[in-house]
Amino acid sequence: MVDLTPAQQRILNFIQAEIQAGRATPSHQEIANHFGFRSKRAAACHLEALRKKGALESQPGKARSLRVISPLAKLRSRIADIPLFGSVPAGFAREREPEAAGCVSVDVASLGFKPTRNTFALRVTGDSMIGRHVLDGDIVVLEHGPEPRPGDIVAALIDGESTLKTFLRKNGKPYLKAENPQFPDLLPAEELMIQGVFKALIRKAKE
Amino acid sequence: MVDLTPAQQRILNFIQAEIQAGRATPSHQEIANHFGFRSKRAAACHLEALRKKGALESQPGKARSLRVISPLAKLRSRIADIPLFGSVPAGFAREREPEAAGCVSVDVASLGFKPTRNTFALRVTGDSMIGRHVLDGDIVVLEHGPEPRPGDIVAALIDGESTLKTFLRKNGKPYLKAENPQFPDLLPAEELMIQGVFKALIRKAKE
DNA sequence: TGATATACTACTCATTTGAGTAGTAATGGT
DNA sequence: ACCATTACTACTCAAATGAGTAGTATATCA
Repeated sequence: MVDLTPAQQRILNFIQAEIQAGRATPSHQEIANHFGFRSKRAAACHLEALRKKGALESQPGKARSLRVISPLAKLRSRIADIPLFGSVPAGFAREREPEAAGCVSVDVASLGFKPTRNTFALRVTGDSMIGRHVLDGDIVVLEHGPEPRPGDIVAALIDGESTLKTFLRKNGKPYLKAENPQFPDLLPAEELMIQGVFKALIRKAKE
Repeated sequence: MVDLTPAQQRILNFIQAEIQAGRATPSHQEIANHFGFRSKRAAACHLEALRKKGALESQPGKARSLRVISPLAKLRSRIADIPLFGSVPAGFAREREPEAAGCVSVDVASLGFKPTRNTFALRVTGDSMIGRHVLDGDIVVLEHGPEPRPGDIVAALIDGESTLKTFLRKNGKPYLKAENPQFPDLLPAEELMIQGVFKALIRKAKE
């Protein structure tokens, strides 16, 4: 692919920035205004060039149908928005989206599964799950609903607080193995509310 | 917020799907066509209702300027696209985007830093970094360029292959601590090419 | 029983918008 | 010297588009 001229690069950046900011794709007129062109033809010319160089795509005759073509964009998969809760209150499953404290957006391919309405995220506090390589500050993505299999990491509600535990079976009876010294090693799973099964994890490097 | 009627929900879903699929925001006419309405006014009416209920936003007079308002969308931060390499060839830094094998898209807030052109991702193979809680199959996000600090996890090029190592200093001299039995424990850092410093990690649960 | 919201059809209308014609000027390659 | 490309101005034009008027029908609620 041919290199873009500085002017073309600026216009491409502008379009990309507008889309990223959640605004509508700019029209010819808006591009002209932004760069101080007196004629919107100038913008159209640059768009033509960008299209010819393969950096842009648009459906002819359709307003604001510009699409930035980047080598990465071709590889990008669908992005899922997962609500991040500070602490999950007792009656979780009923409401759809109880006040989310944040939003975790990750593409479905990296996540490894397609999130549903029952997918949520929690920020891990404490190193109680370090034995399963889950660290303090990690964001864990959990799925509410499915029956956990033995060995799965689950989030359980204990004393009004979400805690990560390992789900196990002993003589067919489900147990939760706490890796936190504050709790006994094995807790009967029936008495506790399992909020979700571990599906994915995001970690940022400590500063 | 008032609940949406089934018809309104269908239209909202359609708009969201079109945007997610990378196509342009649908016009009134396109919505009408899709649902078989004879008049585009019907579509406009539904959009009005959705706007009134706070589920949509648009700039008046602007073509295709619809924006879906969801509680999560408000919390969503900018999404970064990071190239995922299968294996990083020797001359990395020179080209901008050498054939990426995939694309990792994560929001900047969850990532903990704003990626640059020097940010890339690798899929971890083997459990050699299990001591630092990095597992086989994890995706690590690295930043090329900055001088690593002692204790940082870095990706180094050894025998034409990227390997994760711990960066250390001994008497002021930089060393790489291999956690892989195939390599000696300490390797002089100067002789190896450090490709990037660990910044973030994404893990999917094993099936 | 009347008000209100929903869910449409069939129109009109002013703007927005992409696309195009014609022309100017500068730059760089051959 | 000639051509292609870039980078614009100043227009025109038709199609796309949002917004609106008028009207019909069917629910739901008080």
